[in-house]
Amino acid sequence: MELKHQVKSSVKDGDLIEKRREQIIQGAVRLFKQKGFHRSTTREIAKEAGFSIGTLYEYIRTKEDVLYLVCDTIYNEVQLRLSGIADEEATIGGLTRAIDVYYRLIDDLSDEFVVMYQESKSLPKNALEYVLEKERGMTGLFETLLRACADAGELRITENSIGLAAHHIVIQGQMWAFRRWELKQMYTLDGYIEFQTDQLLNGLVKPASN
Amino acid sequence: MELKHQVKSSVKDGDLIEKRREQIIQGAVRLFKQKGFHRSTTREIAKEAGFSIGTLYEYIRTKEDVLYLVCDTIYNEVQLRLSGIADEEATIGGLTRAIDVYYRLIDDLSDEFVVMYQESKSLPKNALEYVLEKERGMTGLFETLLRACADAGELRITENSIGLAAHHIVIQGQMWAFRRWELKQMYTLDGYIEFQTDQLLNGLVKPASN
Amino acid sequence: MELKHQVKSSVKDGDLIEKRREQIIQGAVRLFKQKGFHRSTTREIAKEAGFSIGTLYEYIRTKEDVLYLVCDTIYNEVQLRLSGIADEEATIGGLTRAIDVYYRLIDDLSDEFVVMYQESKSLPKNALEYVLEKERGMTGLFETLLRACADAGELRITENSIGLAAHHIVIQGQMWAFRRWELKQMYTLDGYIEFQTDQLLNGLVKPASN
Amino acid sequence: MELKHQVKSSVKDGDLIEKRREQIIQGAVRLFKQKGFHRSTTREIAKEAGFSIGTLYEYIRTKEDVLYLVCDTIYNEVQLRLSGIADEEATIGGLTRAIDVYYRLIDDLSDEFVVMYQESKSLPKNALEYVLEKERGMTGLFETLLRACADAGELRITENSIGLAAHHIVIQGQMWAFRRWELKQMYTLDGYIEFQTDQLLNGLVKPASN
DNA sequence: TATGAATGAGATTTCATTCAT
DNA sequence: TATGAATGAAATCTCATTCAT
Repeated sequence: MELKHQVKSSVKDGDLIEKRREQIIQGAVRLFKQKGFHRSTTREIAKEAGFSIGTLYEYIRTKEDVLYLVCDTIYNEVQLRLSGIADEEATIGGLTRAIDVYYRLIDDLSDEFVVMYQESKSLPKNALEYVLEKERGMTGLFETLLRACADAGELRITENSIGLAAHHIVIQGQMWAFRRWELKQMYTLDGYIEFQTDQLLNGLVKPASN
Repeated sequence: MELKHQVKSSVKDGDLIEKRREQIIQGAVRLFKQKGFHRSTTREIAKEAGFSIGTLYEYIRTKEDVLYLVCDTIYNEVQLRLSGIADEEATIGGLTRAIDVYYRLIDDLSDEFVVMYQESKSLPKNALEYVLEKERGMTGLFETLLRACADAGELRITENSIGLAAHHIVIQGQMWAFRRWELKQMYTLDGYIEFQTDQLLNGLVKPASN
Repeated sequence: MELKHQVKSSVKDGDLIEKRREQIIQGAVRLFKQKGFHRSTTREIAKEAGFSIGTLYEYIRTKEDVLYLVCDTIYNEVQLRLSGIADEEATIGGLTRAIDVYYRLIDDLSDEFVVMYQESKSLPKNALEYVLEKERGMTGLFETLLRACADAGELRITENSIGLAAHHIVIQGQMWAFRRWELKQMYTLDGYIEFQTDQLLNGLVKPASN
Repeated sequence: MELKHQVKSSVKDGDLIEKRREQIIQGAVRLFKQKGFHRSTTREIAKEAGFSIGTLYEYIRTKEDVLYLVCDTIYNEVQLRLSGIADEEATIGGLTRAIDVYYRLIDDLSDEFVVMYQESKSLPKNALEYVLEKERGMTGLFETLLRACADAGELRITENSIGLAAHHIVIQGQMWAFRRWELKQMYTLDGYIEFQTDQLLNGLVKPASN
């Protein structure tokens, strides 16, 4: 199910695979950030990872596998960190906490996110599908939470707007990843989270307070 | 000043240059949308434009020039269409009309915008700088208008928030370009414009209506 | 139907393709004779053909295509030269002439034959099938002629033996190609042809003369 | 003198060397039959032999050594089985028995023979020389026997034809190895041996019976 | 002895760019 | 101006061989 398991390695030692792939991913992200996927050569990836081109190819089959691994890492981390969100209580407070967790996650992995969004078009169809699926999943998490809040009477929001609001949250997260440097001149992460949360709740809660 | 004039051509006839470059740009956008800049070869670009590889190189110097031209087209159009915005009156109505013009522009050129945003990283430094500069200019247009509205007492918005609000407008435009297909399941362009405008004014005008 | 037409070229000028492929084939045969297909690099093939590696790849898609071309050349020549055989009269004289044509053909193209037989295993399945098919066709030509002679009462040979006799002719041709250098110490081409023809007819005609 | 002794091993235990090399040869022949020498990797050879790549290299120095070993096996077996031929009596009966032994040997080791003949070109010069030498030796065995028969008045054959006749025997053996599958549709091994023997004696003995 | 991870030279192939026609 | 064949630097990927464990 995970992309990682579709990337075949000719090395047998599972722990070593884990370790080397970690090196590959870190090196690749560093490189891709700087030059993008296409401008980075496999030799550079290997060097950045700290070993030879031959060794690189013991742990991947093709250059695209490196993108798989990068994407996979991100989603594993996302999965891990957001797993708590689904269990949040259906209150304004729960929603606020969920948004907070999500934006901090983006901030921590912003390099990886940028790389993934910029390069995912280079993935072969099935892998691209997987990435989009994962992203729909992320949006879905927030939709579920918003709907729960609506059902609990915490938010007045039409079913129609739920999708858009969830989208909005996700997009504003991307915005932070992509435009961090500009935004940081205006806002701290905390400030940005607060602003976005207010913005969202203003739009959604206000009508409820009528 | 325009990028176009930095792209040297060995052909003398200005009208012909204009015509051929139009063909190049249209072909390239069609191609880049589908396969991205790096996956598209100059041969394919030439074919898509309707002439030979030799002819292509009569009108550009390097493959990157094609990206320049694409970006340049967008900004020429943006310039043209948004030129009226700067002269809009400093009222809520003026701001609303400006946003409307901007979002419709994005909708018309969404393919070009997507290509530009996805591939601009592939531009060499100075060209990237130019693109970013242009974009800052776009944001600047809205900042100016917002500030004028604030000065005119139409909006209660702190100087600090002006930048972010302008950013917000621009980003939501990008969102429409990038996620058109999903968003169109929920909103018409008109609906989206209305929603985003409300969203923005809710955040900004409301305090003013206190 | 011909393999040649399955080898795609990005060059449009048909005559040029013909000319360049002729160069490729000649260079390749020279090289393969000496080092075999696998030991020869595409760079060497290009150099031997008299142009750059890039140009080589304008006329073929893959290294295997070179083998296709070599095999195709041989069979075109075989086709051309043996086309007369099918029309030979069903007499001992006709059979003798056919064998003569065939063995002289082998002698002329012996380098190419050796290369083809040694390397055909390296062809992908469908191309290998094509080569085998062509070879069965060659055997078939002699079978047809032998059967015609038998029907005409010129030879006393059972249907069962026809296949083997045809095989025998073909194999002895291969023997001349593969072991020319040793055999030439004992026989001239003329002598060899005479010997093999006698050998065959001794086995087949003798009973008829009973 | 044997090739085997030129293949250096870093393992000391002679029996183990013997055993491992047996595994290597069997695995290699199986593999080479299917994919040829060049298409087979040392990793695959090791796997097919039943141990690791590291272990493989304890028993050989280079990949070509594997071919040496295969060729060597064949010639050891040939040596063993044909040792009796040299002592055969100089009669038609003795010659017939020798041919019988030889063709059955080919049938038993036909995979190995095919591999050897197909791949021997890949051997380095000195090893190729060795293989050719061995083969000349095989032809020589039959030459000796044929000459003895001629001297004993059993065959009327010119000195000149002896070489060719011996060649003929050897080649027809190769033919059985290479074209077994087609030939088996027409002949059993016994039938083929009988046919070839008759063919040969028809050509050689008949004149004597004039 | 046995293992298999690491290595890097070298192979195939692509493609932006040039230039003669 | 338009064409497209030619070029070769550079990219991806393979695999025989080594060596530490």
